[in-house]
Order: sequence, then C-alpha cells, then structure tokens
Amino acid sequence: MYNIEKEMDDYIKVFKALSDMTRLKIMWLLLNIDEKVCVSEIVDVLEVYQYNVSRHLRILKDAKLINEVKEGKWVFYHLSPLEGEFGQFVHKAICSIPETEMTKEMTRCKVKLALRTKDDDIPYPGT
Amino acid sequence: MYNIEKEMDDYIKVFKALSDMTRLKIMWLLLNIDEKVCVSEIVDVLEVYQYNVSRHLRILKDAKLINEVKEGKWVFYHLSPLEGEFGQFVHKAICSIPETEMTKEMTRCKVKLALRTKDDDIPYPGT
DNA sequence: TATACATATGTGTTTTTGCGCATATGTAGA
DNA sequence: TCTACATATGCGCAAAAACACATATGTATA
Repeated sequence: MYNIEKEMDDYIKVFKALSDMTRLKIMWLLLNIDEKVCVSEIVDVLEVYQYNVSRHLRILKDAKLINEVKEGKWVFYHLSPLEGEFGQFVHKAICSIPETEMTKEMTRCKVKLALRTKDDDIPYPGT
Repeated sequence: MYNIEKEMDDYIKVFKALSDMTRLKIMWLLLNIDEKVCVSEIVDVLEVYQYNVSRHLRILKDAKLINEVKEGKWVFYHLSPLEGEFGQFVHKAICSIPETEMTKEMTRCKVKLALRTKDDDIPYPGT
C-alpha cells in the first residue's frame, strides 16, 4: 500500500465532512453498528431524502472516510480501513459522542438491520 | 465543575471550526508550542489579515476550543482545558498532523516567540 | 422488453461562510 | 487629552454548501 503524503487540505476535508449533522450521524452509526449499510437504510434511519443521503455519502467518500461496495441493486457503504493516527483519533472522537444523542436513530437502525432477510436466497435488505 | 450535556450541535460546531485552513493552523500551533499567543502574533505567523484572525479566533472560541485572556493591550488566546474524551481525541487528531505541513508557520512562530521582550518591565510581545 | 426498485445527478434556489474595506472599541503612554 | 497600537465588528460581496424537484442511470425480475 502506497503511503501518499496527506496535505493540509485532506485534513480539512475530513473535518468539513464531519461538520454536518447528517454526515456525522452516518459516521456515528457506521462506527457503532460495525456493519455496512445501504443508501435506502440510511434514508429510513435518518429520515433524510434519498438524493441528499447520496450526496452526503459522496462527500464522506471524497474525504476517504467511507467506501462503497455494490451488491446487486444496492450500494453498501462501510468505513474505510484506517491508515494513520489521524483517522484513528477521528474515529475515537466520533465514538465518544454518547448514544444519548442518537437514540431515535439507533433504534430505527436496529429495527432496519433486523429486517434484513438473510434466510432464503434473497440477498439483503427487507421490506 | 458542571457537567453540561453536550448536544449534537456542539460536536458539529467543533468539526466546523476545524474545517478551515486558518483555524486548523491556529489550533495546530497552540497544541504544538504549548504557549498562549496574541492576535498580532498569529497575524504575523500565518500572514492573514488581523480582522480575519479575530474572526477565526471567535469561531474557535464559540466552539469552546480556545479561551482568551486579556493582558494590557493584548488579548492572548490559549487552548481551553479539556473536559472530555471527545476533546482529547480531537486534540490528538490535530497533533497527529505532521509538522511537514506547517514548517513555514512553525519557523515564523518560533522567531516571533523569541522576540517577546521578557527582560525589562515591558510586558510582552516584541517588535 | 417492460416494470419496479435503488441510487445518482443536473438544475435552480436559499443559506452559510469567508473575505475585504472601513470603522469602532479598548488600552497605554506622551 | 491626543496619539499610537491592538483588537473587534458592521456591511457588502462572492464563493461554497445544502436542499428540493425532476430526472437519469443501473439492476433485477416478471
């Protein structure tokens, strides 16, 4: 793996990506459920329009905080693997935000994940 | 010391405060020199107009990242005391930004600090 | 291929942010 | 009190960011 020097702009891009309610919530969820999630799940959990979720995910991805994996109809997003101290501390900072601030979202998220039809051959998300 | 519950907005305010080049540099310097600095010193070190430095400092202060102490003509700014995990990890994240990104500023900063006339009764900053 | 579902994007609008200029406020010293 | 230095702020502008609406793209399935 290359060790491309990060520039100041890259650090700023990370902070900027995290300075929005929706995006911070997405990161918090990804860190706390330790699962990849697809766009429509985030839409339901955060109650934000699909087109806005898509755009926010793009910004997080441009900041190298998340990555996408396409699976059939769905595009799943998950945390990017950590590659340096900076990212680790950023993760820890986000993790230190108490669940108190996210109870509603966390509840909805757990429900959503439970609805995933893992039984038969139908791949993932449920109704 | 009161333990006022932070809200999601407070965390966002911190990230937003750090998502600007000038402000991130100010925080990096404060963390790396372990000294309070006054506005005019920052102006010289970062080569940013005085009125903009003032404004950026205000934003950092509103995010509770720094505090001010007035001394004579000068207003010194220093890091706010840490009060929780979140702040600690944010500090560590900023500290993990390598000096490579700040060589010019760091040099000028050391020069500036050395110029402080601590000898006679004249209080602080030098020419 | 037609349809439904999932995701992304083009466009226009509103809000927010950062900056420059001018100026106000505040402090110390002649 | 007058002047110089240090800091803060009101105002207008330009760029960036966030959002809503419509629509495009992409995939699976009947």
